Amino acid sequence: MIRVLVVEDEPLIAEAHAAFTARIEGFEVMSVAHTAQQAMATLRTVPVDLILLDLNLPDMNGLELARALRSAGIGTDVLVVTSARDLAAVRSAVSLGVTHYLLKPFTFATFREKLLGYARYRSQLLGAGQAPAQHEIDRAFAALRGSSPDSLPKGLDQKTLDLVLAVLRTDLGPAGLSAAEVGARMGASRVTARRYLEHLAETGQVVRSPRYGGPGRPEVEYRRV
Amino acid sequence: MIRVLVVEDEPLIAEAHAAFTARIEGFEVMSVAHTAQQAMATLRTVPVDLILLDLNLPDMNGLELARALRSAGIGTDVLVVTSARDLAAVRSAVSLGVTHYLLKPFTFATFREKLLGYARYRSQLLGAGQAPAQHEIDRAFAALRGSSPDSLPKGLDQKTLDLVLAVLRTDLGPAGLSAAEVGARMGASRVTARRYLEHLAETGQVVRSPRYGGPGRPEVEYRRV
DNA sequence: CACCCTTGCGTTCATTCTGTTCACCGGCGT
DNA sequence: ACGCCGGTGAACAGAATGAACGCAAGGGTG
Repeated sequence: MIRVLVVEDEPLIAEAHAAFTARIEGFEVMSVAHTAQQAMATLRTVPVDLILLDLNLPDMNGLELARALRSAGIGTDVLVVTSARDLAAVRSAVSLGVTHYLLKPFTFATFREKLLGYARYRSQLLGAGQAPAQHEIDRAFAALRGSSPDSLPKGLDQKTLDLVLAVLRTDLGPAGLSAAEVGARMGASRVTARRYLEHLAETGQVVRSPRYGGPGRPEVEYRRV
Repeated sequence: MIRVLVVEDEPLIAEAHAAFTARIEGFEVMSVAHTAQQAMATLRTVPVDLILLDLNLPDMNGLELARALRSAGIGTDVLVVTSARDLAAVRSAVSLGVTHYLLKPFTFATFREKLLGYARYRSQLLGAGQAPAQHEIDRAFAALRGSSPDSLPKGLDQKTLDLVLAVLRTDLGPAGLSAAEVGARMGASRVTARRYLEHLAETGQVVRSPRYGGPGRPEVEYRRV
């Protein structure tokens, strides 16, 4: 059993994270803390293997808490859960040894993937014996950070999706692009481009709006948000 | 350019590490320190992105040095290079955010792989923009901890791998080759060619991209980088 | 306002390649 | 001799694409 401490100021969200964690086999929630102070106090009395850490705490930034833990020689593993899409925070987190960095909001599948990745890392390292060889260490590292199959719906391919996004990014003006235009620029058909654009629209990464003007049915144009 | 500080007490070995590093494109050695004290002093005056850290230092354990750096709020990335096959040390290192843990002695290929993995992580994160999305963070994490091609995975043969590489090298134009084409040119089946091409893709020696066109499912073409 | 004309949308379905499984084959150690 | 293990390819299920097609949604015209 991997013992988990949830650190999150918002009580409702904290409950949700705890419930999510409890649903995953091999994990148990030991306690929930709403402030950095509480978290520190809890860690002194309760054995914990993994901390689910929100960065936005009332009394201290989550990264400060992580740094304080390391200074105190506490090596408990940390998984950052935050809504801060901040590049500098990601880099700091990595340098402080967080196992993963998860952006809110997330689906249960994504959350589960990260926790299971950590569980794999743990079991591989424990199974490696006292004097692990290079390839065993490598495997453990790979398990920890290994690919997350952010399962796309059937019929969609990650590489093609990347291409569509690349085309949308290189688009300059405020005007969007129609499905036919995107298809032409990426070397695929309108049908294919449309499939991916509709997916992006449903997941909120792109907006659709009609483009009137000439004769005939209006075109639909897609624009990044 | 990624600026590197080599920390290693044995002068000969330190020189070797510095020379290895200098041979890798995109890296430059800023300085060499033989003690933890020297390393700390150097870091105060010289800008450094990555520290190659030996754990066995005369005045302090390498992990202590790492912890001291974190306490001081210094987020410089660290790659541990040591002969200590110690499970506890590996776990501590991970919790302190080291990017890799490399056992001595190692071949240049292994060393190079770890540094290139770090370079990939860095460029992906920098290329992601100021507000990275979850999948971009995931890719960066995966790049950081991804591959270890020193020992070939089971099911792969060095001779066959050489053949695949030879075929890819003789390919002239900017267009890549599909798995079926590579298989035909090397006198093997598509399945076998694909196995090796996928391995090369995972280790970053080859890139995959979809090739659209006629009706039917798109081909994936492989191209050397 | 009713009608037609134009043009792109949205969907279906044949097509082609992918990714995986599993039986085979040859070599090596017991 | 025998079994085992590492590497290969035939066969298969299904995944991703684009051609074709009927319909939807505007503008133009009387």
